[in-house]
Amino acid sequence: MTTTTGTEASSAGSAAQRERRKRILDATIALASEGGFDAVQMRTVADDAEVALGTLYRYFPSKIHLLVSALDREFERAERRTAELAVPGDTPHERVMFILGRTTAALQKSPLLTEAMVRAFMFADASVAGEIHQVGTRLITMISRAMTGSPYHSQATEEEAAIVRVISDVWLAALVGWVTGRTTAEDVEKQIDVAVRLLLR
Amino acid sequence: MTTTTGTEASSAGSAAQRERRKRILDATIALASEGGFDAVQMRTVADDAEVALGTLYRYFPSKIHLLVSALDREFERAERRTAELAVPGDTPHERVMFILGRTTAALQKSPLLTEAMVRAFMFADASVAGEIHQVGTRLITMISRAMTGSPYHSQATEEEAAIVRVISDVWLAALVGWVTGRTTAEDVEKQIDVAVRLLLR
DNA sequence: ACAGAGGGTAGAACGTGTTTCAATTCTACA
DNA sequence: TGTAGAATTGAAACACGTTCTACCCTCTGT
Repeated sequence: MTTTTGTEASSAGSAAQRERRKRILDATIALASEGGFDAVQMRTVADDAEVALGTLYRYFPSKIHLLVSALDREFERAERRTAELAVPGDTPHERVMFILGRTTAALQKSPLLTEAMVRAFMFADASVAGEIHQVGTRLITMISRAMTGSPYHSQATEEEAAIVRVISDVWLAALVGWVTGRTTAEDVEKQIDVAVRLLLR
Repeated sequence: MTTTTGTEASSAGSAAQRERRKRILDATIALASEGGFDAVQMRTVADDAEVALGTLYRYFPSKIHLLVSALDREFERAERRTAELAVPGDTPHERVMFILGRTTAALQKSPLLTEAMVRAFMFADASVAGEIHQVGTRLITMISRAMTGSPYHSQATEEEAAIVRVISDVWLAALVGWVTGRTTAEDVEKQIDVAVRLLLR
């Protein structure tokens, strides 16, 4: 098993390899943005990224790995953009809603991309555990930061951690509902707001 | 579009058709129980149910429809078995945990069947909205009954309904984690317990 | 210089979900 | 009873994720 994996995936390997990896993820995101999950076809991704199909599979062992990795990269970028900023809002409720609201709005601007990534995330099986955990951790970190209001990793209590997990569950469920057309965009916001209000009181 | 669909799916059509539908779902559940999502292959289901592949697709337009319909039938049966019984427990928390705990335990007895159904449920796209909604409604009803403690549909308040939805989100998320090997069986129980405690206080 | 190894490429091949179609059987109704 | 239309069948074909094969570069250690 020589495949790059996990945390240091994007920094491992030669410059050419990092470049290939980037091209693959770029192509993935472009295709997903235009046509959603179904439009991300492995042959097309390989062509667009100018790598052979076999190479694509060497970097990402399945379509699901590929899309979840793309999701992780997007999250990582969003994280980096806002890591050192303090979250505005006077109460935990306000701050959490600010963060989730902004993230949700961003996702709703590219519905097809979101559909592709969310469906991959939900369909992932045990073999994608590493990537899934990575994304889950980022999500938890993001919400925790918003709750405490500090950009630094202040140690959360057991109870706070539990609350954060519940919020992330609700957020994902709402997102799935929206992606599959069962729920409107405003409903997502409202569902989260209700959950956060119930939990942070 | 003559396909049987939605609520009255199992009662519509001739006796022979109901019989075919039943055979198909039986075969689906048998295969899923033995080998999970991947073992439910459309050709095999058709063979086992003794219908042609085309007929299978007339009844269920995709593998996902098929599995979600199977999930719905299982839920419906569970519902019927317990519809008129009062839920034991002195507090909403106890009652909700009783119901979810028992259901979770039942699902954990057939891990592969559960894996197949849960993954189909989470992967479903907009075309499965009807079946998904059906299952979601059953789930909500079940939890509501447990919360109020009455077998009858006492009108829930806005707030109660919101709580129920959050609980069902958490339950599904925990189930997904378990199905994909990210979480142990006890964790599922614990996660739900924490969420219910946070919400019902 | 050279052999070997590892990654890359092109393309065929395989498995399974889905579609299609001609032929047959069933069902409802005049 | 006869017949039109719907449902079912069997089998082939298609699409796309995934795997496999044969070959080519480019390094690296001797």
